[in-house]
Amino acid sequence: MTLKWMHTSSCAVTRSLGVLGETWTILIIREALTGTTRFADFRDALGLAADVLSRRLNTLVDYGVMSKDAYQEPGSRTRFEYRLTDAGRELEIVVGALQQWGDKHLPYAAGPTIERRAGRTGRPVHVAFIDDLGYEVPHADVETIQTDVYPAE
Amino acid sequence: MTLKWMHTSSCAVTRSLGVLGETWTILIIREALTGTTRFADFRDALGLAADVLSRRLNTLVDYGVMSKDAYQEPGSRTRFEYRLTDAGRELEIVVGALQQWGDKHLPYAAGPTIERRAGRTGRPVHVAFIDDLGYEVPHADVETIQTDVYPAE
DNA sequence: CAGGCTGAGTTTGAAACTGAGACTTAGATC
DNA sequence: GATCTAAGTCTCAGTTTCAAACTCAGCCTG
Repeated sequence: MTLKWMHTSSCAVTRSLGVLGETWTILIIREALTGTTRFADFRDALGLAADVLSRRLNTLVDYGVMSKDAYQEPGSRTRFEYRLTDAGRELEIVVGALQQWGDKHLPYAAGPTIERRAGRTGRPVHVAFIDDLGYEVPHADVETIQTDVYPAE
Repeated sequence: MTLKWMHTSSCAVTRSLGVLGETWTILIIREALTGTTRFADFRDALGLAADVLSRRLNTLVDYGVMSKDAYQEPGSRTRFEYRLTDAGRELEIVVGALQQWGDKHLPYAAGPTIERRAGRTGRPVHVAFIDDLGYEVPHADVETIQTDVYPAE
């Protein structure tokens, strides 16, 4: 899966997963959010096969999540850097939600290895549901309403 | 991938994806959040192969995201229902974040097919970063700080 | 300028996973 | 006893991943 039909689904979750749902993709984005831009750095940090990394980066570029630009360091030939676009940077909330859930429900490591703070105030931030007035809504009080049937094909 | 090493990673995102990162899993959870509990209903709604659904549901039960309980309707034999645990229900924020991102960056369908509201006030809710005082922090102001190196294996 | 180094891939072949349909199982119903 | 249904399991062909080897282009060294 993770193919054609997902990109044209009427369900936004399905469309997102059509772009992000392949193995490694979200880890690549997590890595990019910490500043990684080069092919070899992604490969070394994640330990995935180069062919898979190549395909994933190209898919992300195709869907506007990352950009691929040539750059040249003095004394080196032209290379490429992969950077998150604005759309890609907005995935931080998805990565943050996954991290928060893992920290709470899959406890294992000594502690969190990624932290998030507001740049201006330096205060720690977390991911939450808020209503249109800006008040946090406890997840137990959030109701999901399906407004249309999702077609199987 | 999506195997052993992910479950023991020091990165919470990786551990989460070890449970949720296989194909179909998040769609199964989206479906469960709308109230689906039966094997055949998941299969019909998602259109996935029965063997994959069986494996995914069992994985989710194994990791405490869903429970599998016998129930009996009058005039029928015992069957099983799969329900989200508290941990599973907290994935609503992950699904919500994916939906929001898809709605914004992968526009396609006539409109959203899932909506979320606060049960008590009925107000529409969305997913956001908030700081420890409860104020929303715009995603552009959120900084990611990696506090430990993620080991490749 | 021959040879080596490095980043960024591509190629290759074995292993693992997925999809679709056939088959199984256990009660309920005819 | 034969049939129906939900919930799976089995089988096998096709796809995807993994790991290692290989390619390619420019830079650097002797």
